[in-house]
Amino acid sequence: MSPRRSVAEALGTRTAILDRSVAVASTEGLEGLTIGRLALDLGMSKSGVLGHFGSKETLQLAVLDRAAEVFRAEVWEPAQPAQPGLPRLRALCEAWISYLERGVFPGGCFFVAAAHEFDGRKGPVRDAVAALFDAWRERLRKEARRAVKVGDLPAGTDADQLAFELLGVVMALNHAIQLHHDPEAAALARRAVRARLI
Amino acid sequence: MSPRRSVAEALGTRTAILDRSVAVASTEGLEGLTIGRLALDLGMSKSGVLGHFGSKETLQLAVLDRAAEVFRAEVWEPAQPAQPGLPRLRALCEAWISYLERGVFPGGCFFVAAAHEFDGRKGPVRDAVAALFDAWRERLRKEARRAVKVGDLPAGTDADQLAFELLGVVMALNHAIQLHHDPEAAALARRAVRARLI
DNA sequence: CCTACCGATCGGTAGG
DNA sequence: CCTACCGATCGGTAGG
Repeated sequence: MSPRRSVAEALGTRTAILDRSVAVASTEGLEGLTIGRLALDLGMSKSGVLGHFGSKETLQLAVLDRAAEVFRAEVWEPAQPAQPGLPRLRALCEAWISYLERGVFPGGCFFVAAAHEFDGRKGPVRDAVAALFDAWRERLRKEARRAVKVGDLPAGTDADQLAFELLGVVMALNHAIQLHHDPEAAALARRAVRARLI
Repeated sequence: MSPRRSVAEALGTRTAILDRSVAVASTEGLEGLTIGRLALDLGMSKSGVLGHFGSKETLQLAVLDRAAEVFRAEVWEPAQPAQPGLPRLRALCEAWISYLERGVFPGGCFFVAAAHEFDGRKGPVRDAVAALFDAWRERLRKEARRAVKVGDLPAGTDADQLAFELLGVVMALNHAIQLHHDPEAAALARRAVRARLI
């Protein structure tokens, strides 16, 4: 009945597992993340790791959640102080570009990688990835609509179209950084964003 | 010394292995492609499959090569008849969008997936993927420069910038189709391309 | 949280 | 092209 470790210790272990998992999954992918390797890295047994999550799939969902928190803190929150509409849209894009430029996740954008890994499958992990992208795209659209409403963007600007194109810019940037280690790509991305946001 | 199968038969088997490999790797990834599954699918033994390539890595390189041939036939060749410059650039983008729309590879763009799978690694597969993207981007740039030269695009248009943005558009399209099964995304992509190409 | 296992599957080899 | 293996590793479980 009584736990071998205190609640605080167990929480600390859980956090340590998740932090390591995010780092590994960022470079190896959510499927490339293995319990055995995690256990070795953390100096634990496999069952010790698995005990915190129950199954690999539950671990993957927890990792996705943790990574989404990081993204929120790195991209959404820095843009919150900016005025709603165009200023915030600009701040969002700049934070997004900076997040990729600084390599917040060592393997590049966690979610783009996860999307490619799971888009051909079914199940809760795929659904969670899709829900994240849906939420982010909707957020971009909302901010774009607001920018049109307050007159920062020309009336008749298509918010769907704008969100689609901005997503394309950050995807191209992620690709250029990760595959080509291209240091000039961030400048191209900034110019592309500027051209779209007045 | 004498082969168990004729040269023609061996070539046919090799082709069958590669065709199946391209289909599997398109959905499961180049790393998710396994010799055992391939052998099962083809009614062969594992060593029978491996005998044609020697190692999994060599198979992966051959699969990449085969997929690049398909891409060439689906995207570059249809655009060749178009006039150099803007018309050909437009034809290229349309062929690229159509290739994604028709789902030529069942798992979406083979190369974007491979790029994400291998961008954190070293070795010949990563290098081959990077070389493919380099070549395609250079080809887009070249066509863009030509379009500027013949006056189809405004003087001072940055070919690097244009190639970067067009790549972003097709990446966003690939993502929308594969993860969201979004049937409207192709229209967004076409509008984005049109806005960039006069 | 551990040890000690399970069956399945991985890439690859020996030998024919 | 086959059978028959190899050592390693996979996710997961039993039992404590």
